[in-house]
Amino acid sequence: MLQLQVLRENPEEIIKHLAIKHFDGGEIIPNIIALDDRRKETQKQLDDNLSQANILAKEIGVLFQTGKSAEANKLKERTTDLKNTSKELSINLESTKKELDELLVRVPNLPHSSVPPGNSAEDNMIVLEEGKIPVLPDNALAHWDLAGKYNIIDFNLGVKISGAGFPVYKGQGARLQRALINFFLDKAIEAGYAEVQPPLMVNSASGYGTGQLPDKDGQMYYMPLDDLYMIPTAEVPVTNIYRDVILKEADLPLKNVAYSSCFRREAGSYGKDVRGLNRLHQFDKVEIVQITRPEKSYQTLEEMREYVSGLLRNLELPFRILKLCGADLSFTSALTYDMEVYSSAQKRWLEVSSISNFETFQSNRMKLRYKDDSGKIHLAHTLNGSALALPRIVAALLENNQTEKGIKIPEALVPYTGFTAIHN
RNA sequence: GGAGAGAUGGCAGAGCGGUCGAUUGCGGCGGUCUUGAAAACCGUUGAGGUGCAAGCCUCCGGGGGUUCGAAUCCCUCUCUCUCCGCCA
Repeated sequence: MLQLQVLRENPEEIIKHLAIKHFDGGEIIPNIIALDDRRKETQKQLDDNLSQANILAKEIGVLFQTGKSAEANKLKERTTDLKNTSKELSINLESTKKELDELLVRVPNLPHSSVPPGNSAEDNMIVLEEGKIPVLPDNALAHWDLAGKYNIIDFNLGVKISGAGFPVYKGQGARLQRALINFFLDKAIEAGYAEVQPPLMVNSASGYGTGQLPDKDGQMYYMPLDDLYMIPTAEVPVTNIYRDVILKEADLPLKNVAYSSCFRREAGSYGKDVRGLNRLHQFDKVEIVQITRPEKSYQTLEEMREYVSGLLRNLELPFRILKLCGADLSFTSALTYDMEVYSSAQKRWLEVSSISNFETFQSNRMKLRYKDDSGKIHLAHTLNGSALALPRIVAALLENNQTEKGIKIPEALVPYTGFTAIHN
């Protein structure tokens, strides 16, 4: 949620800026400002009213205590009007605030000045391409076929138990999952991230805090009986640890890493995008989250990008980094790098990580603040990124590393898998 | 799931319906003292809205009510704790 104060300062500039995200703020922004004016006005009237009532109440108190109940009772009559007006004004104020809030949450985050314009994912800017793309023989198999050949991932069994998008990992496939999770966690801890294990279900306040609600309501699994949402990413519970928290400046940057299963309804997906491991309802991910001082956040974003690049180098996967253009940038993000690995049998790039700076968009909603050395309170910046999401990494590993004798495990992973190849 | 107790500032813990945004202790910060530190002593120390400012207003788990006036009384919800039941 954008800060009202920022919005008021230069609405024209904001509207122009939001256009990069293809968001038309021409109407909503002036409406928000008008509503805020109304809010201030009503608040002022209410405050004055309450102030008068408070003064009267005190006078009445003194009169009663000094035994002048006749005068007190006379004064009482004067409070009736004030009470009625206050009641009216506070109802008015509440509805104005609600209206204001409803508009405010519909405005996306401002894109960073370096965000390239664009009309679709085609316009994302490739900032780096690294690693050798393997040339596979013509009979190379896609990962869903390899999964069957080596009996390591059973998609049909998942369908039987749950439905499409819930694969069952078996044998060396399950071991590989465990290896990747531990490898990613160990690396993150090495890089100074503190590990947390968060709940996999969250309440709606947390959903609002990180911006999944109300924007992506239909994308989360929801359990009405208990009013809980299955997390689509560990970003939600981990960032919400710091909801309504005032940190000390010395605590920053705050770095957390969490492994979690992630659950996504993926309503509206179809076709080759969802084949095999490409898009699942349940998958595993290691997520890194940082909370920083505003002036440090872009430096941190670059560090996180470099960190994730290091993981991909360790896994010996060819990858590229995209800077998302305005059209592809998410609602909450100011700047996002997507990391993609090349899956050589599918012959396509697969997104395995998305690293974003949300600036104060999340922290403003969450009231995540820090106190500086002089005692002043500021909103912190929040950032997060996958480091990494498993399924597409597995897809690329299987496809890129397939040989006659089985699937070769990258060296860095061998201590974790306990085997050097997947074979029958 | 059943019965009971409770929810107050970073923590602990007071608070007859009227000067309580809240006693006190600890912690934090500043100072005196000290070569430095500790101890002791003094001072200071919640958040938000609005305003140039002084100030005014709101917040004692959430919501509602009684009252001229609520941290204090009533209703309700949520959560925590204790006991019982069930149980990885």
